[in-house]
Amino acid sequence: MIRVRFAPSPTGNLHIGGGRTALFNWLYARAKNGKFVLRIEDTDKERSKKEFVDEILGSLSWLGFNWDEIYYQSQRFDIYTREAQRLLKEGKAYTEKLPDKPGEAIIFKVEPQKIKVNDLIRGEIEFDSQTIKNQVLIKSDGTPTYNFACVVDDALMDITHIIRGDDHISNTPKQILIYQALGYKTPEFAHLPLILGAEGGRLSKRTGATAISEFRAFGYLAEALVNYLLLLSWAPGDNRELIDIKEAIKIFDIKQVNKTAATFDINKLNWINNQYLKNADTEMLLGLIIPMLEEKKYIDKDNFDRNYVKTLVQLFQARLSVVNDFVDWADFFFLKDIPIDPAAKEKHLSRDLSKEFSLFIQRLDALDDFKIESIETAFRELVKELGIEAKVLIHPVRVALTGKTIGPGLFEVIYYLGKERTKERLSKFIIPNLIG
RNA sequence: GACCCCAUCGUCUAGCCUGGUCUAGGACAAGAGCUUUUCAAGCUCUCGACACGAGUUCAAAUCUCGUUGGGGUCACCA
Repeated sequence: MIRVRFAPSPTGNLHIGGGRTALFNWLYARAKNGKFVLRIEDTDKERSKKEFVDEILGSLSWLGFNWDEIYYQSQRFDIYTREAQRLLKEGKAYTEKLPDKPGEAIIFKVEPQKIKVNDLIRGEIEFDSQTIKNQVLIKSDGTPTYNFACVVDDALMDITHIIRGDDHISNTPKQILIYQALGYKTPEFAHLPLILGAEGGRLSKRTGATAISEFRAFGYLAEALVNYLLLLSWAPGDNRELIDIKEAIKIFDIKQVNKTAATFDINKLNWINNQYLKNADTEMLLGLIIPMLEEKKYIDKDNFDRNYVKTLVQLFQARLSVVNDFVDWADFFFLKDIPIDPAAKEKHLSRDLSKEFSLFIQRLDALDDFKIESIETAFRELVKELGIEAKVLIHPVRVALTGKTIGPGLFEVIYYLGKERTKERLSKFIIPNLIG
């Protein structure tokens, strides 16, 4: 039985790198019909916070990585102490009392030897233990060190495969030594390449969002983020880019994971998110968007036309990079006074369009039925009579109605805005004494 | 500094294990165009890479060694 684990430390949010490590562990467990164990490494009492545990659990759940078992290291201190005492009795460790420390620490003796790791992703890696110092197992305050608690837990929890970030490679020989001293079987190791920020170094706040929960708040879909993370250091080999998690479970192989560090690219994530968004269930999107509209005071949650909003979402759905784009792009459907982009105004509304707008309003009033097609027909007849190209009038009308140069088709915009609001917005650009 | 890891378009990658089918394929981004209405949707096209140097071989992106470059780790943090 394959057993893998994800072992976050609740000293911060679950970030992109952690999410990817969790993904590969979870994927491997599901692909092999094994178990995915979650272990909260909260041995550092100072830095570990309950709120981070909640945040991490929440993010993992949102991503869809359900765990089969969960453990907290803070509840297992007696186990680490017991195991350390055993090494002490067997002469594999010794105690040391430092003058500035409260009690005695238990320290592991590193004997000279070569340590070979057969990494599932990287192949054989050899270390010389002479480059490794004796390792503290239990600190003088009685708490275990990371490398010790990690080995004891992985051994006792029967973890068969340790899939973790590259940054743990140099911990591996230290841990193997402890496995051997404890008399436990060493598991298989697979070290995932790191995810780098745009500037080459580690992914950091400076280069953009890092927490999974931030991506959620920005309007990325979990499925899209998972798909993107999957593609960062793994590829199916047949040029496919959009792979849902069910498919990934079928074809994923840990041995096919790349060795190269990957740079996080928000453009590609946006593209993938758009691909998922355009195929997403509109009702689901509506569920995400309604709270955003309420927060912006664009709608009153107790009194709004749900079907109307749903239609608007459909109108924009194929264009959204993130769900939140809707709130910005469709604002003109909800606001009384719409903000007009100054550059757009300068470009399309700087000349006097009183005559054109007035005539268009007259055409709209003359319509028997206010429909997308009839609006378009009326508009095209008008520009033909005026002897101008359609786009000469389309752009100004769009800016007057939406405040933007971009958006859905103009005639749909007019239809869903409604005749009254269309007339009202166009009228603002009509200079009265010229109507005459 | 020591130890370890890595090295194909700007970015993510396919190809590498099992050398020839690679004048290196796909995607994102960028640029150009089309869509008798915009683009942030769609379609078409363009730009663009085997880090360098040796070696092995009839043949190397693919195997070997070195160089350079990048990254990681060296805590009584995890």
